[in-house]
Amino acid sequence: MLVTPELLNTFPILKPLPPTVLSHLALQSSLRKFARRGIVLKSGVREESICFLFEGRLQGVDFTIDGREVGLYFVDAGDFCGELGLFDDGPQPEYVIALTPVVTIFVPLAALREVMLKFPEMITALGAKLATRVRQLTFQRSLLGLPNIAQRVCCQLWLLVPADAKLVLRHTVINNPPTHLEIAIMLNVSRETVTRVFQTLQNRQIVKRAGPASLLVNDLKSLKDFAEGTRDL
Amino acid sequence: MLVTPELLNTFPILKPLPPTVLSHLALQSSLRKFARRGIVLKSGVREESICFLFEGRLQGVDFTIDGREVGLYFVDAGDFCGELGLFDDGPQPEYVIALTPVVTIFVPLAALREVMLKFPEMITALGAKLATRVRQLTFQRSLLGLPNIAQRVCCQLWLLVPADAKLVLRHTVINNPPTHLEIAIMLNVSRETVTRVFQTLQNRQIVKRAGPASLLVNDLKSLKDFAEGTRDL
DNA sequence: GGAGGCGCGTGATTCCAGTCACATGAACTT
DNA sequence: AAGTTCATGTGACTGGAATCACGCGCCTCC
Repeated sequence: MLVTPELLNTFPILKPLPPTVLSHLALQSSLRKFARRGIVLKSGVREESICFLFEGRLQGVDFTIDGREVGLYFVDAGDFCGELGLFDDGPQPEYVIALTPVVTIFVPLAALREVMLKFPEMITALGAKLATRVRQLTFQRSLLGLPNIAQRVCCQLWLLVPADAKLVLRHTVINNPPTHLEIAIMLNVSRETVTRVFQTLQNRQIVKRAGPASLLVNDLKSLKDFAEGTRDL
Repeated sequence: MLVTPELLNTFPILKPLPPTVLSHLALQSSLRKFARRGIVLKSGVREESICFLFEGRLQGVDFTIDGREVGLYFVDAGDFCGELGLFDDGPQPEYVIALTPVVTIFVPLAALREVMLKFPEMITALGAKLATRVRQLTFQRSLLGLPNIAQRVCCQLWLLVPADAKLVLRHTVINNPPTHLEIAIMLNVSRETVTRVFQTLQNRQIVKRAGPASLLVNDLKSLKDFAEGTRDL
């Protein structure tokens, strides 16, 4: 499907590029849609494209030796994934799966590598992105150290809260929230455990379901306290 | 203390650099020794140097919100750490601690950034290093998904086995093995649990202590089987 | 050479999250 | 409209790791 330069221009990382370069990239890119549960990037193979997420939510997942699913990170609209191949020639280390129906743009690695050579600011930006990924993985790992499991779930929920709402601490809404199972694999807990924590949060009016595609957070302050361990669930 | 260009040249990542550049870097670098438990890099602050490890073993550690220690990765001699600051202007996300007495070389970030600008192959190499870090963190995360805890410990032990020994599968030795506690925080288990797994491995003659600074692995094949879940401890 | 700290070893106890089993309802497919 | 799948909700049970408590031996440092 057709990819316009304007579409590429909506992604922060590509914005600094001049229109001619964007057009050039757009010509080589393809727009791909995936249904929920669709496999966007495959683990173990050498992916030859970076995946920009235009709409929806993705999850990076890995599997243990004995086949259990492990959640690594979420990807929100405007972000991208699969950039590891730009930096070395190893295979994609994890699967990337669509949590919702998604609209993505696949840009060939080779094309982006060319652009990197001509625009050093792109190298900087992509390097920074990789650094962010390391920080994110590190933080997610530290969550698993929490002995209090309700706290773990609240931390993960807190991460899903939009940045602007975190400042104001008023009620907000999380769109396309991951399912309990998808949260569970991020935190190394069972699906039932996540359900029970949500049950408690709902009973206390801290969160509230608003249809399948959105979750109301009524009491952000309490959620934050639980996440930080200031108060116990 | 004095750092010679020859010393820097022993590190694979710096080897491609011409002697004049190495000399220039050496002048700005400093050799620092740390005792066991010494804090090599501090979390939360902007470190202004990369740390090359000449001798000993380091561990990257983070802390949970409630203060529990979490192990992230090990660093062996010849490798380096603290390179995140080359790619963005954020602070060091984790502590790096000396597991043994160590000899390190601190090279200022600014100096390395200059070198990066002049030698694109350094950018490539450092990017590849960051990519490797991501893969490593991902793999370590997948270990935590293993429901069988003995298997987790065996996997971690397997990671510590020198690469050459993994091919031959004969007995080998792990130098400066981490303590049980240091392994425990890598795997999200208690120190006692690690001790009990080691106890079993020793009873079955699979591993054997050889002084405080080395661990014999008699039966690499069995260790591998346990790590892969082919056989149960 | 005594003292303290630390790494390791080990049993007893506890308790909490995983697992299992099943129910319910919504969103699809056919 | 029936059937299927999936997300969620919930109770009962249990297993296994955390925790606690303590002992032992080996350092290092006064």
